[in-house]
Amino acid sequence: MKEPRYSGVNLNSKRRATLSDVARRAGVSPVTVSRALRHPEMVSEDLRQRIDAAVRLLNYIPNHLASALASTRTQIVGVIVPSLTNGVFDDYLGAIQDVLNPAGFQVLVSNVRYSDQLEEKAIQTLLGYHPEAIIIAGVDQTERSRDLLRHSGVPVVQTMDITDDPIDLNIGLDHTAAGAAAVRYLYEQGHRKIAHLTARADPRARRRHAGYQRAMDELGLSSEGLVALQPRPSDIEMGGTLFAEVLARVPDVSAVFTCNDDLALGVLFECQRRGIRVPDDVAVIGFNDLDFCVASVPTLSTVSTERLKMGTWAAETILEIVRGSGKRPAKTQIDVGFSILSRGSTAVAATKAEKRARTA
Amino acid sequence: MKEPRYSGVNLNSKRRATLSDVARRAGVSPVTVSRALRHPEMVSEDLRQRIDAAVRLLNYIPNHLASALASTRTQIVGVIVPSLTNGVFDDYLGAIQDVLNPAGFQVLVSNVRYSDQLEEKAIQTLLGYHPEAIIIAGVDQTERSRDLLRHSGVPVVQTMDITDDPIDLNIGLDHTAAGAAAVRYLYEQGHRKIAHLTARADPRARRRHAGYQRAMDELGLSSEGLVALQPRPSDIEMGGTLFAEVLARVPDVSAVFTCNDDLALGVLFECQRRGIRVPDDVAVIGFNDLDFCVASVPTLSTVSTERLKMGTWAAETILEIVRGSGKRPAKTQIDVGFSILSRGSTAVAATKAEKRARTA
DNA sequence: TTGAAAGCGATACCAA
DNA sequence: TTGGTATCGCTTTCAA
Repeated sequence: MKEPRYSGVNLNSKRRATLSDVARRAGVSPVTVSRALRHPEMVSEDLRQRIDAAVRLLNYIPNHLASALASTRTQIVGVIVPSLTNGVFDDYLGAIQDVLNPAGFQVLVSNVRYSDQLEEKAIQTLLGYHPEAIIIAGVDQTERSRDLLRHSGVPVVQTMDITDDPIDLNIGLDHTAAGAAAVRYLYEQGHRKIAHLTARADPRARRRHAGYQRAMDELGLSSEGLVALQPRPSDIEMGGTLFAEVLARVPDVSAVFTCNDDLALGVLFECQRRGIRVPDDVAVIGFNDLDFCVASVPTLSTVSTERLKMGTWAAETILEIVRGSGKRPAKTQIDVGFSILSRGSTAVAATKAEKRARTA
Repeated sequence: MKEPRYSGVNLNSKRRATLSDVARRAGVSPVTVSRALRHPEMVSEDLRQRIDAAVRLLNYIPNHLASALASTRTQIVGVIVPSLTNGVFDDYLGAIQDVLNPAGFQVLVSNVRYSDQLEEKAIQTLLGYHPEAIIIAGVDQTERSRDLLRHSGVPVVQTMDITDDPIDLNIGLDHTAAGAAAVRYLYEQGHRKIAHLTARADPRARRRHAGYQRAMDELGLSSEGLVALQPRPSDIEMGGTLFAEVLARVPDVSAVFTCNDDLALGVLFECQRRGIRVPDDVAVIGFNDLDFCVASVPTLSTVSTERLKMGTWAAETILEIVRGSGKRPAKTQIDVGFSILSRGSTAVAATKAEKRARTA
């Protein structure tokens, strides 16, 4: 009876071909094979062909671990994101890969699920692979995480948020300002009873909330009863739930700013259920500009952020550093800003806006 | 003028501490340090403390590449997915990580964006890291990809779909059957003019389409003008566009089965825009059971698949094999099936269903 | 253009 | 319980 078995690296039978196997097969030395693969132009036509043939015959695939160890160039960039479920990080990751992969770099993604503890562990694990750079979302790492990153000796780019005290490089936006801007936008449309819904309360959502509060204070508006907060991860359904809470307390609420688009869509659905008209009875504005914002009925106003740009800049800057033998770039911090996208869910006839402002 | 520089592995200054550095610092041999870290109980209390102190002092982080090379155990599992944008693969990836990470395995994710070519390249790259197993979504790899995977010598799990000719292990579901089941479900609700919308047309979507066609044929229904197909990647907006196409051709279409939930949600919005009532005028059923299906108005009926289970089984089976010294498990193929979730978008009063069936 | 020797940072195996 | 030695697969000098 023959037991089927695997012959992978961790097992003993039929091991994978190595550089030496190829060399033997082609009748040359291992160094020559290495050259033929990495700098074909340095090897004679004749040998190159024999080597190529041997490579194909033996299904040779270079052992990246060995080559990284020998060359002390891992060609790995570590990327840490707080979530994948969240539509926000897809574009961003895609942008990073689009820059890094063609340049021969492998991206090692670690999803830390909004947990500081997981983040610390992920950083440790990542550093074990000796990445040539690290891109990490957010600026709120624990002291230990910051220590690890600083000691790593490789460039670190913090993205998505902006800070006075970056670990190293930083590209992001001011979420407090963005939150405040959303409120002011609604104010200018004539709204006075402006609610804020927020869930998960990660650091950036908290800053948007702070921005909301600051703007309300500055505008002399009371936020009494208008804020609904939920520590659990946000989803579309929760938007409805949180809005219901606010409605119960402040039936004449006139606008809602949510910490993300999911909640905003949830509000839209909740309004539909209750026969509340958007934007006529209640205006809604979200955050992030996910795909569905332009598809929903009505279309969703939102605060748009430069996710692609943040990913691209982070990746390109890293390439520059790695290729430029480690010099820090001239620009080490960028504020990419944000913009308010005014769509159906906050559309207001001019006269109506005036009237609202008067009667408020 | 001092130029700031990085001291990462690829540069020469202040290199990261190695095992030997720690050994020197603690006054022991490198082997002892290795032991103290991997099997602390095999080292005397005294030395262990000195070593721990040195580790902390030097910020030592083991070089995973070196240890993998020496031990021929990389503790890496490669995972290939066709998309991340797609809500479908989040749960699945999460499930895989939840099993693998606690077991000390690192997951190397490769997003191949529904491209066979990228998939081939990704497999090559992945194999360069000598993963101990590979989990790949789908059963439609190119011949070259299949070759690479077979020759890799490591267990390969194909997920999400099911096939008579698996590369190795296989857990998935029959998408043709699922597509047919959706149609039959609508038929039983009394629908006769059943449309199908499909985009991207990846292999699994194509099978669902084939299932639709088969069921329509078997039920003696014509699909003339009822199918709208779009090769571009699907999104919510496109659901509306495709439905509009069908409406133009078959104004009295009574039900829509879409190849995924995004399109279904798009149909919902399009209906809202046109004042078409769902489910009264048109019934809608999607595929995948993404989060928003329970949040929308009306809630979306859909075909639910066992994404979590597929990820979990794949990961657990791999652990079993790797730990069980390479023996293939007893079960090498699982059909996880699917289920029809009947929600608001297909709700029908019994009498109405009968009437429909009669007048059709 | 090609090859020999040394070494990357760790572990396995065998002695002490 | 501790350490010496060979080795993992490849690249980097440096010589031929």
